[in-house]
Amino acid sequence: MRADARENRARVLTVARELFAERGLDVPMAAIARRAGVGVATLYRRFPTKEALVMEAFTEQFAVCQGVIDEALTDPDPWRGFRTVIEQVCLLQACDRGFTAAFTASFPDLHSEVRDRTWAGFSALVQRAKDSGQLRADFSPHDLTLVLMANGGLAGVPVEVAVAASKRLVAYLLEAFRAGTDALPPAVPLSLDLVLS
Amino acid sequence: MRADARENRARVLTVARELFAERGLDVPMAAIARRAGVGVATLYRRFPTKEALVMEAFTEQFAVCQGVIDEALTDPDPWRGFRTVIEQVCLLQACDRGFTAAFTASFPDLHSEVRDRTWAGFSALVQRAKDSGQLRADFSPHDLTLVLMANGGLAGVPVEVAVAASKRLVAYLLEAFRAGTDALPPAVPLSLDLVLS
DNA sequence: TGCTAAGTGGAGACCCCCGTCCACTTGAGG
DNA sequence: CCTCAAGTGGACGGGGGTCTCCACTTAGCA
Repeated sequence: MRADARENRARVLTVARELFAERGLDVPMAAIARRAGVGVATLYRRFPTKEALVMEAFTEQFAVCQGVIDEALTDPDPWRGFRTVIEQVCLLQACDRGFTAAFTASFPDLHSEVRDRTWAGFSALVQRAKDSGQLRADFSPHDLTLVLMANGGLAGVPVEVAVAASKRLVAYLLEAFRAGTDALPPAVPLSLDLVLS
Repeated sequence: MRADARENRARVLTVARELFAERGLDVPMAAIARRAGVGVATLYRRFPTKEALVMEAFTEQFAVCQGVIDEALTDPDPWRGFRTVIEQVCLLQACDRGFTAAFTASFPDLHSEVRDRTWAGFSALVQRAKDSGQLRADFSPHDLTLVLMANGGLAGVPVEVAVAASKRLVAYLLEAFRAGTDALPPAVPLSLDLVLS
């Protein structure tokens, strides 16, 4: 690949990440191209479809999520590990307007290996926190999806506001997650595949 | 207005409500017209713009919300009144995919009188519940908006799933709202005007 | 029954988006 | 410096959305 081409590709990716974060996934490809100082064709040469660009732009974020879970599993305090995952992922989501959409849109395509590993990691985290008596027994791993969707509802306000709102929401929820009091309505297996059906 | 015209208008409105609830606000006007058995022109004669149709289709829902608050104010048990408002409004929202979008989109246009009355009603409800010692002291009326936005994030899955998920979310949140334990991050004045800025 | 204004439906103007095509430009090795 | 494959940008096709225009139909009254 020629040097200038490589540089253009990188710039497109940077710009795409910025715009997706600022305005969500529905920014036109033309806008990305313009801001990156290239033509649309260049963009489509490197990324055969918009979906491909989105996927590429967000793999980094997905890796971060995975890392957050992995690290939390090494935390000696189970509750702190659990709490940190929720807090970090929700913060990531609040900072990036495209995050939720990218996540749900690419979910079926995420290599099942990755998906399973994430899920297994979080489930382990939940089990540890329950065993330590700090997480209520009727918490379900599916509730992570519930939190993600709820937190995703805050997108659409300016980022600083979204972050502040998200922090308060997460604080409320974590308080409710702590071991525990009354019975809840049953857990809902909110597989994200539902979102596109 | 001619009799058949009046009937057509009513049918359009019914169909619009159905489709907005099922598929959200971005159903094409043509789809509404087709399902109502009329042409697009008929539709645009009665409702000069799509926004007007949306507004008209949802005024009923807004009135219901208002009614829920008014009724809750007459409840002798302040906490039950408070809880009922949150539960009812969230249920309404979960059942109707277009509700959130319509609400946020039309918020600036809602006659300020109505807006103020709703706000005053809910604030009174909050105060009563605090005074009775059942609602945590650091709950802010702005948290209603927070709940609405979070609950709105559940739209996009099939209605039955959304309802079940919403019930669980609301149960979690209400548990967190009960008087009271740790300090929270500060309340965020989530005026809905922010959504379109 | 006949008249007429109100009502109607579908074609199409206009706009925005994704993705393609092609004539032109440019980096970099010999 | 010259060559040419790799790279580029803008015009364009196709699809789908909102809203308008206009020739035709019909309700309702005398």
